Amino acid sequence: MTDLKRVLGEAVETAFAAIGAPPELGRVTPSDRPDLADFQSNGALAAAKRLGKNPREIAAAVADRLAGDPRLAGIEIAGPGFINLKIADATLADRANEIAADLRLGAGSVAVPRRVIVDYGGPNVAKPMHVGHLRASIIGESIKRLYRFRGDEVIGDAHFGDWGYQMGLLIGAVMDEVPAIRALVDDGNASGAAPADLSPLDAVTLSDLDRFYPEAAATGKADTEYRDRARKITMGLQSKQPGYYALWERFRAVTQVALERDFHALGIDFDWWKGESDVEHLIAPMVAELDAKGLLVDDQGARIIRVVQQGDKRELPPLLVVSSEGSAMYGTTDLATILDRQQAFDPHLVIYCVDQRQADHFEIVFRAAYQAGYSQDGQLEHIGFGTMNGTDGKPFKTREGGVLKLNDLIEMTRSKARERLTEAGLGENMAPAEFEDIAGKVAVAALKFADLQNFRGTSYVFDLDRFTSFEGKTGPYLLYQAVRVKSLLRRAAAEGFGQGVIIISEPAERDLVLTLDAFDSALTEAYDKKAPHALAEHAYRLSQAFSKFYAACPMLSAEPAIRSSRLTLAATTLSQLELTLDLLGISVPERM
RNA sequence: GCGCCCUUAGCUCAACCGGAUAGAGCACCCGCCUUCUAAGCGGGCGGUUGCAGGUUCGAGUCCUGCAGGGCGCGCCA
Repeated sequence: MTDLKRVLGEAVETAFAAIGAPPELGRVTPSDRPDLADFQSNGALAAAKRLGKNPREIAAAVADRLAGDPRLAGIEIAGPGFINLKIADATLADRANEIAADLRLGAGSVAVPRRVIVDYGGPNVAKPMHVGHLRASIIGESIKRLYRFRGDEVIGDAHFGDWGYQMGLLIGAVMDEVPAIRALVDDGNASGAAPADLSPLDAVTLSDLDRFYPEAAATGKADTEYRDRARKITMGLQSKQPGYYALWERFRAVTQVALERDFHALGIDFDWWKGESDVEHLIAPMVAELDAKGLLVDDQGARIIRVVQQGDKRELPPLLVVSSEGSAMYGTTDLATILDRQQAFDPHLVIYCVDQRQADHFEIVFRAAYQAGYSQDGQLEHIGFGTMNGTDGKPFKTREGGVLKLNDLIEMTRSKARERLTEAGLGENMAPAEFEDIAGKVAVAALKFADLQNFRGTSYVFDLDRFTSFEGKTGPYLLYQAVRVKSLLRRAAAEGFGQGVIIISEPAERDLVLTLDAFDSALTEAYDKKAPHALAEHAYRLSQAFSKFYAACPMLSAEPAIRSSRLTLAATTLSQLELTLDLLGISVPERM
């Protein structure tokens, strides 16, 4: 099961080798000039440079070798030495039938499956998720699905932030606010046993915590004494003092509900719901081991690992392993997490799908992990992404200037989706439950496709009106195309029309099959670059190619052989489109 | 100050180890619904790829410098 690009590539590479040119230069790509050819190879130009020959002569020699290949309907040399290849209709039809019969719709698999962990989402305990978590969740989920589909053994891990200084800050703030909780925590810590009556903790809600945190963080910045207390509490929590621990467990519980709601709404799920606290037990032995290996250095009251390397353009800060208060820092838990994952899963690759701004942090942690022998060079990879900005070009904020909660963003988008559906006169004859289901799918498609159509590294502008539009390059457009095919196939089935062998006659059919054939290239590119936008682009191109086909090639009214061929093409397109969208984390309703 | 990223059509973004005429969507203009969902299709308009050099037969892509923007730079995560 090989796509045409590779099949032709092998043929051209063989021809290159036969004339004494480096075979790898025979690489074939889709044509930049679809009016002239289906595929092209530019290798003659590069080979000319290396061999000191005329590129057109090399191209001509290669063309001679290729002549007579029944898969090719045309071999032409153009410009300075481009080799233009036109595929034979019969070969194209064979490939189409192959894809149609393939459960993987023409997709290949990795040669050697790897064990891969995708670390994404990154919710924090005691804080609602906000727009900043949207990209991590969307991109990470897509990469997880893509890697799994290509054959790797993949684990998605949410990696909670639940064990650092912010917990100390919050515990302190809640104790200040609620005397009954202060008493409970103090008693627990003093007695050394878990508090018997936990009912005062019921008063703690996520919105309280959300309100306290910014205040506490601000106070901590300005007030040294307040900060020191929070650090001591953090230390106390990390040594599991029963009072602090009981309150912290309540934080986790109230957060869980909101997290599950938001992730569920976005169609995101994890194999592991591990947090920083899950590696807490590894930290003390890990620190001892790092010490024994001679990696730890005392510095300004803290214990650090230096990670500078020869050839660095600047001095990276060290990894702070133990703070001057004796507590673990986030780099410490990240390192312990690497160790934990090593022991639990022995991954070949760990992909950290986290904001680009943390690039330095991960570089430092990775270097420390390599030094400590917890991982091997190249097995840890940070996949950074840009921010989601407002129409003013600055990171997205609410009208009041605050951070928008993820749940509110999802609700806004759903509400817009309902509006659009109603405007279009949809949902009038629909049960409310189905209407809601469709609105939810349209909203998720709008959000995810808007995000994933851009390369992850760049920031993008959030524009709800544009994203939810049913026209143009949007998620809802893609759903519309898929639903249109479903409707068509239902109608065909009702008429008793079957599917049959694909035959190609119209240009729109050619283009559609060439697009179907390009699926594996898109997958490979997205996989290699960890860049789902290649898949988003394929989904869009496929939809467009189908739409042209749909407009140019009537199906139900065609003569039987053509009709059954076109119905197969339509069904295959739908399957590949739904699969591609699924890899982006987008699901398609039955109708809309 | 040091380092990383970005700058492509009016707007939002693509461009496959350097290759032909830099592509899409939106917006704007013109066509196409008695026939499968027109949320669609076809056509048109629109570019000195931030600026200046360099390497190359060939540069949006590689190198150098400059301008503008974003981000990061040990006891938050």
